[in-house]
Amino acid sequence: MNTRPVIFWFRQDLRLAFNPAFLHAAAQHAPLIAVYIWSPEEEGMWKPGAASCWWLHHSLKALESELKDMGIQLCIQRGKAAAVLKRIVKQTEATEVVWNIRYEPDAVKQEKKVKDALEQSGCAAASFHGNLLFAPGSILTGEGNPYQVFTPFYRACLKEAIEPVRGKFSGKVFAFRAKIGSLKTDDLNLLPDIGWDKGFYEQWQPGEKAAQAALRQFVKKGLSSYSKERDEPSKVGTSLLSAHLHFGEIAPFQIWEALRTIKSSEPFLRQIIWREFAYHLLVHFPRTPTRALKEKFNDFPWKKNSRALKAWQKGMTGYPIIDAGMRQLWKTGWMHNRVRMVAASFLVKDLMVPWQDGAKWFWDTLVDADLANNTFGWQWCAGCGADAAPYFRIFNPETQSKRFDPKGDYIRKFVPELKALPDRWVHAPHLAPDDVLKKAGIVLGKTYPAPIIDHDTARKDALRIYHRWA
DNA sequence: TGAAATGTTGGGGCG
DNA sequence: ACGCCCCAACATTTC
Repeated sequence: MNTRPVIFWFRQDLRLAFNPAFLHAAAQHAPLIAVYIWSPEEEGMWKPGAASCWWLHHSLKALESELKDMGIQLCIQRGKAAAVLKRIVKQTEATEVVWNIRYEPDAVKQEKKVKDALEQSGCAAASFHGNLLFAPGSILTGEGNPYQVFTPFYRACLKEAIEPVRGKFSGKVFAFRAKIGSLKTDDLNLLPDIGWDKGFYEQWQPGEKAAQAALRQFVKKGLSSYSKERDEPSKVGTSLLSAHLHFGEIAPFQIWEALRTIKSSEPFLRQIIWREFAYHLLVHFPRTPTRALKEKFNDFPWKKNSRALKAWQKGMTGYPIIDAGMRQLWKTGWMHNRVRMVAASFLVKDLMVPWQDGAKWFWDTLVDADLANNTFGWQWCAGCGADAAPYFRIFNPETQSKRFDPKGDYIRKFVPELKALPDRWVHAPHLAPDDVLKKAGIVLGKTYPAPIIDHDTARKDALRIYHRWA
């Protein structure tokens, strides 16, 4: 066995199974050093938001304990990755640093600096595409361009072979024995000072083991009814894997392998390819987190409107389905996808607030905040991105609410002040007769807001403004 | 992964 | 019996 160590650098791949870089590192028959580097200053304007930090804290704890079972201590560091790794390489005489690639523009820059620093130190570097099924750049049109429409991208993916990854490393992993020093997870101060995260604990369990359990649960209970129930926010119809995927607690490859032979899994696997699509687009168009992919939209007359933005953020728009979504987000760090679309459409099209403002709020409040998916989703809703909904596609919050939450269960759960309203009026309290409101104990404008904007008028205004601009 | 406006069709009430 | 009107249901177009 080699005596000089290999360093495995954990990034957004906080798992041991189906982890190609980790397998590579473990297979070197050299002592292993496992490092996590907290380096928010290298994330540019996309430092992990408060909800992401909460998740990260618990995910690191889980990872720490899993590694401990293998006899390995997770070495937690803070500072710029290149400098930290260079220091550890020097201190331990490591021969190689290994990691899984990240695709966010700032992470790409960070990685470049790390590679340069390692080269200077005479240390080898190896990186892997552990968090995607297909390497960005490998799925291109006949002309060699990135796809900008999902369906052809999807078809191209299905034709492509997927690089297999083994599950767990089967041999023995040797820990590096000399002391190198480490921070404690708590030292990173990732948890909030005030207790807004109470609801998170009831809902989520970060970490690889919990991710595995979530996948099993979904295969057992959710998959067969997925296409029917995924749009009903009052049900657990979706996989709830988004945050696990974001932090790399589970690999898309494992999901693919677990599901691809199961009949009826196509609609869900298709969603996994949407994720691939979003990542590939981010790599090909790295300016899109702040700028519209369709350049023309960068001079669309959005309205900066902090009053409206604030009402939306607080879940006080007067449209129950939107308010329920926004409050679910605040309370649990997550929002059902159907409701994300309705809420986003309302912000961008009814209120005409720039999509970037919505994207930033989601970034701060979602436990699954993911630059590729978030950017893609918001540009899709705003109509300025790839395969985007045309601008004139404007969701009607009341119609969506009646269609997907017909009995108002979701609304009543997150907007309890509407609990006593009968089903008929729970989607639009402002239309309810006075005696119905009175009986339900609702005073519009006091116990629940009147709509901050009239949807019909807002829709017409938006279309007029759009046509004048286009 | 939209919704509203407009057009078409066909059954039934009615003079 | 027949034509007319109404309107619901569905289809198509438009935004």
